[in-house]
Amino acid sequence: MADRTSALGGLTIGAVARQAKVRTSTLRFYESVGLLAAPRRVSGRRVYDADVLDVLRLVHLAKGAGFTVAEIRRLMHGFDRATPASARWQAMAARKLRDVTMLIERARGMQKVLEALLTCECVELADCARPPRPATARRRNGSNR
Amino acid sequence: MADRTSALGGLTIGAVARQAKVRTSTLRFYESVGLLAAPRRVSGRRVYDADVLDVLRLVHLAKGAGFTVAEIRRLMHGFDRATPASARWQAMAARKLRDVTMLIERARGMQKVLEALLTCECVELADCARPPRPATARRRNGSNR
DNA sequence: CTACTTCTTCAAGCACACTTCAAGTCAAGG
DNA sequence: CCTTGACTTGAAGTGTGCTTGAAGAAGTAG
Repeated sequence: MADRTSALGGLTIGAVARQAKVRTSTLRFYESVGLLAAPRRVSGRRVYDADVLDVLRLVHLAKGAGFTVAEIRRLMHGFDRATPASARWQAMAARKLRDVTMLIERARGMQKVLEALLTCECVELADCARPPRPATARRRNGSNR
Repeated sequence: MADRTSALGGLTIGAVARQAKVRTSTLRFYESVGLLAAPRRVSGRRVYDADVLDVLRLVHLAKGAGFTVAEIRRLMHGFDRATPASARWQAMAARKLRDVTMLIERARGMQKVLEALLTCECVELADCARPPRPATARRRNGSNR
């Protein structure tokens, strides 16, 4: 008996926050950056329709896929209205997929460096990093950035 | 005939920056946070010995392995001086390896979401995100944070 | 009515790794 | 002497995604 439609015909910000498992501050922040439309107000307070929860799920999905707030905003309403939603997502998803794949490659590079570190026997720290030893023997290094 | 030892018996900050491929501001920043020892000065200006380049390679290596500046500082001189360098690195490398592995797993989750997005046919954006459709048919979702 | 909770706004803060800026100093070349 | 270019400092700015705080208004329970 907590969050019933609250005799306002909608949900308070607190109710939405509980159901979507975010903080109220997050909801206000999303509104301020255009991820959420400004809901109607009843004596100053936000009153949401239940479908805001769908939007929040969408945002969560997009965040999980690695999109930034700016990108999510573009996904949601930065496009030609005639283009079907799936096409919008797919175009950006393809680009993001490349980014994520590169991220994974970089992380794999880190793993290699770390694994090398785990088996190295340098006594001086600097020994681990010195590559300009032409052809003596061991050498291990990753790169980044 | 650019960066010869500059008649100072050392390298200027500009020379070090060029050779290490970082900006001078980065070198000052590293010094300010304790990654680089303060070099001697000649009329106020920093004059570095060539071995600063080894230290910078080390920093680069550590950054490449995903260590933060604070961690690199600890790696370099936050430890018992008696402990051999390799042991210091290894202890922290083991922890960081776990972090990186988790990062990769999260990124894989993102890939899955993105691949699903690429093959989805939703017309309404919200359709992509709605899981509360009990047992109808398709369903795809990743999670994060 | 009182107390308590929830809500409001707006500014500032956090973490991270630097970069940029302003205002000046200093050495070398012409 | 003057110009040029590299250097000095500390403070503030950048980007990302929120959180926190202050100060006050409005709602709800008893």
